Amino acid sequence: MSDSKSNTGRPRRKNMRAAEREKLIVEEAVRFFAESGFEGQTRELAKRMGISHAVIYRHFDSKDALIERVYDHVYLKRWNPEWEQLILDRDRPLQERLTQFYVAYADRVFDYDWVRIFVSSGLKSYGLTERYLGIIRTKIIEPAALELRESRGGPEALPPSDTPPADEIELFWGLHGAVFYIAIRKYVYNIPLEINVEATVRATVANFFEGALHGTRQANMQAF
Amino acid sequence: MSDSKSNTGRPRRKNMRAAEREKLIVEEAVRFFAESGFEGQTRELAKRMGISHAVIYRHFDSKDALIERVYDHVYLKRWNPEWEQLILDRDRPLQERLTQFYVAYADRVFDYDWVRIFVSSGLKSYGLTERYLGIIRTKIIEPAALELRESRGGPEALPPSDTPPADEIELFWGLHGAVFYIAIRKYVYNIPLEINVEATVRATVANFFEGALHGTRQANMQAF
DNA sequence: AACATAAATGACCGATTGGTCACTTATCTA
DNA sequence: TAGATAAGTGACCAATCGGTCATTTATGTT
Repeated sequence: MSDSKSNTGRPRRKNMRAAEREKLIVEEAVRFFAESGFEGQTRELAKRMGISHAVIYRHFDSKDALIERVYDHVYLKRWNPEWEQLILDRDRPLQERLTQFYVAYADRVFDYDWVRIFVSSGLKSYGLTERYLGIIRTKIIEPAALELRESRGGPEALPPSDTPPADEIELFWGLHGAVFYIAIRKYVYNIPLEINVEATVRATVANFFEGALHGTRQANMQAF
Repeated sequence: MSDSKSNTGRPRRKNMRAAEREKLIVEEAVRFFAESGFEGQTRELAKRMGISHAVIYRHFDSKDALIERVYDHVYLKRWNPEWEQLILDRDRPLQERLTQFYVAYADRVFDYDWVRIFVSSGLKSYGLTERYLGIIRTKIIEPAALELRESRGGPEALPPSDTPPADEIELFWGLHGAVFYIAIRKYVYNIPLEINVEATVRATVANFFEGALHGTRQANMQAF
């Protein structure tokens, strides 16, 4: 019933509605370009779907148009706007907020397709990664830097400004890099990670706030 | 005299010795593949050098063979074996050793060609990045984790073993990621970094040891 | 059942690709 | 200076690539 082949055993062609076919193509293209890079041929993509590659050009004007759709599907749909509020929630310590954000972020974004397509498009410099990292900067990094400044308080607190100094911003880019590098090792460099990603993210954030000199095992335990 | 063109103004062809031509090809190929990715055409590479692309195939069996040589030239020659001793030098605090290492490492490795070719080859998974990161792990990360254990000492020090527990290893991968992510932002994502790389590396290592809660500005100042 | 319409096909096009080869040209040597 | 040898060239090849199109086939409608 849910089998796409008829009972003759020979795979019978089945015409799909345009919307459904497009969706299938985009989804397969995501995985395909993640594996092969954007040089991957439309013919091979089509073969994986059991269709002629001309079908792709019926539904998409060009290969670039398909890649554009792949971007949409991979990037934009994974950003959770609630994260922007989370960082600013002063009812909870900043460390707790960042821990929750990075755990959720890793859960959403750390997968084969997303990471590889993101890095690939960075190398091709379509300008898309810049735009995406702009979101990270303005919605997470800069607010977090301001929040740290606020939470520290004390005599050294400077008058609040809209953009924190570059070195404090860099501090949080360092945290971001420490976390994201987990995904890079796994999906770009193909290093087999036997670790628990969530636990590692928690430990990374904890260490960011407390420092290695204070001991890691305790930090791991009391994280969050 | 050092001009490669004759005085007629027309660029006169000049036959080079095989060794010299090979060297020129590899050096140009490094920059070329860093820009275009490994899909870049040999014809365009040749055009940049003002020669026919058949020359490349006189000196290299195939494009893959050339890429292999590019790997050698980019990776292996930049690793400084003295770094392996540096990490183990117990006459100085671990933080100081790691600061010196990462400053030197960034100085050697953070450039356009190296970073882009490293990431590109990671995506293609020729197995080369795995090998290189194996060096990082066994020569830097694991020794550093053991050294931290040693330097902490105290009642919680466990009996020394050859391989530290996974979570302590991950801690130092986090530091490595925080540092290397600077290069990724700059050369893969094309983010214009107006910051001073060395100062940022120092601050990153300092924060790794001391933690953000203890204040960053002081950490910056007293780093090293 | 018959028609209209949309979906899918396979052959085809022109440009590009890695790679080869017969030939030309520069350089070294006697 | 003449011949030998190595370096470089441009035309060529076969496979691959993105993209098109006339034709065939499936599906919804009457």
